Amino acid sequence: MADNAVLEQIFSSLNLQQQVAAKYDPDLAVQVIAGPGTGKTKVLTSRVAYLMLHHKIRPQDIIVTTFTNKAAKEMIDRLVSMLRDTSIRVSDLMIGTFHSVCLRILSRYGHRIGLMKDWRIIDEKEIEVIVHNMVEKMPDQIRDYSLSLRRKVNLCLPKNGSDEWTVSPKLVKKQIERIKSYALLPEEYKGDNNHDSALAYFFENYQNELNRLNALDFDDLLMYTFRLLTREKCLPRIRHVLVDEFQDTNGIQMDLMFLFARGNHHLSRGITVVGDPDQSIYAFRNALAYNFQEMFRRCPIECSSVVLVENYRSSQKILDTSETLIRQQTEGRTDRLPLRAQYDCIFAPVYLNFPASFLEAPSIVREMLYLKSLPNLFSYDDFAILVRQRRQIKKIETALIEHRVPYKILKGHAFWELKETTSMINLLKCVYSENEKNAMIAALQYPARGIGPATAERLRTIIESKDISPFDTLKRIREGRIKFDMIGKARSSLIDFVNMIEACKKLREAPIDVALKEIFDKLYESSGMKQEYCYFDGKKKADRKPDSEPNYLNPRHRNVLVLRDYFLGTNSGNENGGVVTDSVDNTVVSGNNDKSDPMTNLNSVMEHFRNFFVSLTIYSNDTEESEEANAIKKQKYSEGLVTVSTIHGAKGLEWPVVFIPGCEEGIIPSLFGDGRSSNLEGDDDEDSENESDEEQKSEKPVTDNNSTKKKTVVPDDSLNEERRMFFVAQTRAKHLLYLSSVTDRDGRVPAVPSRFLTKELLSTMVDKQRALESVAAIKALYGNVGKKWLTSNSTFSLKQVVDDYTEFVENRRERFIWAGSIVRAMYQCNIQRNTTPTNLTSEFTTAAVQLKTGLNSPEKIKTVSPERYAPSTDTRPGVASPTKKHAPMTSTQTPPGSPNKRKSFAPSYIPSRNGPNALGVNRRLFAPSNERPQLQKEKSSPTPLSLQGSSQKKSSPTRNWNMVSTSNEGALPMKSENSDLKKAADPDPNHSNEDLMDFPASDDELMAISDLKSKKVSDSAMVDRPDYGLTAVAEPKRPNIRKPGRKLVAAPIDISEKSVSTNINDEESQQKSRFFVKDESENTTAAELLHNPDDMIVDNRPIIANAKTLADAVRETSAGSQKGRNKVKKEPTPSQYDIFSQLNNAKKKAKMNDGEIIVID
DNA sequence: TAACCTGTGGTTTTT
DNA sequence: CCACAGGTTA
Repeated sequence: MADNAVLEQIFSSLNLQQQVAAKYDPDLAVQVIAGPGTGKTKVLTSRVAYLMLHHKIRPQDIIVTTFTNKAAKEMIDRLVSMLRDTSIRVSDLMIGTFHSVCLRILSRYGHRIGLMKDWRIIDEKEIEVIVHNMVEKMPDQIRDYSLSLRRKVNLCLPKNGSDEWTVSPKLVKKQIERIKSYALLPEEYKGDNNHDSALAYFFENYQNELNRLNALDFDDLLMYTFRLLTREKCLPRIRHVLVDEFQDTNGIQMDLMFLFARGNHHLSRGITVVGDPDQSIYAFRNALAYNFQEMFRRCPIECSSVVLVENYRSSQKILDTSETLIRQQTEGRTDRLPLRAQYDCIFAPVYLNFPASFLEAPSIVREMLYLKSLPNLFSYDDFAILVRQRRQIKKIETALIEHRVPYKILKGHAFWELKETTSMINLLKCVYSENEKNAMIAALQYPARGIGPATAERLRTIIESKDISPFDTLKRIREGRIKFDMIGKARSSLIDFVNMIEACKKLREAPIDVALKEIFDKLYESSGMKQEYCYFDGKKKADRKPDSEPNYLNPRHRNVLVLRDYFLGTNSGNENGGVVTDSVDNTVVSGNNDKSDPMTNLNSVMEHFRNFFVSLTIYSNDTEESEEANAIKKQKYSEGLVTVSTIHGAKGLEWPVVFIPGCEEGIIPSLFGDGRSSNLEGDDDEDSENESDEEQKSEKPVTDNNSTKKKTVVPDDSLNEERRMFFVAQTRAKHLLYLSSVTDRDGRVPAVPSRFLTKELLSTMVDKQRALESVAAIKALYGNVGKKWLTSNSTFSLKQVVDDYTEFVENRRERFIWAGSIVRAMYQCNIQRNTTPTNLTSEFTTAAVQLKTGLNSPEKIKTVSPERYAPSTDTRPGVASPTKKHAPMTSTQTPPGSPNKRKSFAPSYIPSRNGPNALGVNRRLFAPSNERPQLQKEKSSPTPLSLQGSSQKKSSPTRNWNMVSTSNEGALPMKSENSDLKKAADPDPNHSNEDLMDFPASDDELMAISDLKSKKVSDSAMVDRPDYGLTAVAEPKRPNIRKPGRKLVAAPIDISEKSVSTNINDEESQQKSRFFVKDESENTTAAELLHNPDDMIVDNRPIIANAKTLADAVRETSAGSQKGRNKVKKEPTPSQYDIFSQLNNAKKKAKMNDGEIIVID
């Protein structure tokens, strides 16, 4: 029959292990241990298809949970295409995150556990407010308790700087979440004889507050479903439950899994879980990787496991590295068979160490450019830069912008967290309910109408003191029936606000489609937000004229419109919101709409509101707005977009080329326990608050004060989690992988490479990208990637790339070399060709087109716009000669026609100090990265230690592990005696890493450096202006730049990244002087500079590209005009001239983008 | 002048 | 989402 044929086809693309997994007995339980790239999703979907086609299980009797809604959607898509020739209705499957599945169940059966109709889901923001308030208002005895020794859980953190400890709302929230992840109710928690009274108090109050709001929080969805299902068999027909990303489930989720799977039976049955313990990176959210073991223990029926080891993603070399990494953990990890790649690749992962932090991001981008330049090989889509911490993104973003690389940031700001979105939603909540105290208070404060935090706080108190509903309280204040002091402006704002809400409440009775539109629009207008966004936003106060042309292009305005569409469409045009809506409003609204009956209208409008709020919280993370926007961008950026993402955000994704910067202590791993990472003199801790239960010395003191555990004791796993994160990051790469670290992080603190970069791990890597080393290597790379090098290309020479790249590396990656020349700015460069082209027509970069120049030849550019873009002499061809690489000091000379000679900028005294003699030739420097001894150039002995974990956990039947595995059941856990490995796992960075660090400066060097520093200070005192200009102008000679033996650490005297980087890029200082001249007359702001129409002429995007330079220029200017009499107070605050604020401004101004995806073209 | 409002630049990961 | 600076109001 047809179904069988379809099945045949599905299974034909599975390997043996995958088939075993997919066809496993549907009534039993099976774990699929699916390492990275092993086809996890494929197995899952195939199994679902198998259950339905072969075992004839109805789709509605299967539950599939995924980690994200996006994953759910993808799975649906795959199933639909898989089963398109069958009669199966994929839409009948119950598929979604645990949260959305629970939501559906609760909407239908919630009343059975006394859930009132019309509950809604509270959002994260609101929770924060509630907890915050709770903490503020707690009775003294609770505060005393939580500071006392009697406490069981630490809820306190030291107040900023001082040693005073206060209760931290964040920790309280976290602990509450923790309790909830074990499905405990307040009473139950209090019943636990090891409970913490303060926490119990908070927990109880918090739950009460939610009850009063008739709201559930995220965890409540699971909690209430849990309670429901333990009492009643609501899902009697369920026959199989599948859980994706099982390593990220927490306690209550596993409980739910068993409950779902109980169906009509006494015991659970029919369970498939898929996941990888090594990729568990959500412990901070109470996920329990040991749920794999726990499941064995608790499963009432036979439970087996299948291990997938065929990796279809990465090259063997990448797997070697990542496997070595993950095996560093010898305790508490169940070792699995090593993954097998489908192909080898001669290019091992590259590890680069940079001596100074400002080198890292640009170097990565340049490296990327070389790879990208290879014709017909990569698109920008093929690159990803994965970071551990968000803050790392800034630098990378800057470098990308400077190199004009289009990029997107994954999960930048969620659309739903934008202030325009949240405030509109707040307003809607006010219309929806009388009781939305928090929404009302928030809405009153933004947009600014004279009611600020102080008034809001007093309002809150008075609202809470009354027995009537919050909105009634406001009304009575409006009418003067409740006395409330406020200044006139505030009072009238409040009156307006109440009137507005009342008017909107009236509108609810109109026919639904009219009502929704009118309410939304009225709120948007009357609240003043429309005014704000269309007329004011982004303008200075002086420029604000209400009668001027409205700016409908304002991104915030546009976002509001997007929200409006979403709001209006929630209930009707479902499709993507459909999962929620059609189940939530089961039978309540749908069919009968007697348009004339206001009651019906009111009901349906209210229902719509509720569905809207519900869908918000559940779906807030997928990219609603970008759908259409994305498509446009895709078109616009035909070469793709580089992805920048956190490691968490990258889970489940893959790219041909992956960069992981920041492989340093404090970043990977980031240990959060207490601000300082255990860098230098080790011995961190000392805050040992938790005199109670700590089985063993744990690395991080605060984060894990667990005593609420009721099941297994959780060992401190944070370091291992960091390692797993590193593992996840590495395994995203298909062909090429780069790790990098920096050994001088922004000056003061010498950073240390990550403790995970052990000798052994480094031995799997190389220090230079071999793929770009020779023409033959490049061709091999083409082969690996599966693309063809077209020899017919006459404008591109591989040989040239090899030469350029070689020079680039020899120059310590500080400059981008193209066609034999230094490229000072990317708009001078077209990486699509590197030989003299025969015809000059198409294919320029946009910028080149703008410049109306035919070529990537700097010379041409110079003639086009000499004083603007090529002021320096050395942009001529032939500059490749190393002696000419450094702009002579004349680079600071002003361009012709600019009369400026501002003294404060005078460079003359600098060379004497900072120039060749001061810094240069004699100085011994840090060992450059490519000479670091610990890095073996060749992989010496590839024999991967066949180490097996020592991890028979008492309770976990490891014998089951691998049971069904169809291949080499050889490697079972056994003890390892390997000392190298032991060392590798040594958590003490000072120990295990001492041989990894770059050579520190010798004592005399340090002396010299500090000498210079103090000297610099006195120098600048003499010219009575702050010193940043000095180093900015200084061009430290870089002697011997091509001799590998003598490497120079970039300007160790200078701590500031900005100034150093201006040292590096001479063209920047030239530009600087240019702008400096230009705006001498005025004390100009960067924003104004950025708006200078002149700049717009040459290139339609200088705003972005030059933002950094401009910011520097402005800084110079106002620093300079701050002549003499240093009014220190008036000195520009560093923040004001911070590059990134300028960048942000620039982005806003240029309205390039906002929200989730930021694209620079 | 004191209180308060407003704006602006800093933060681990997220369903 | 906290802290600080600068403006506004009573």
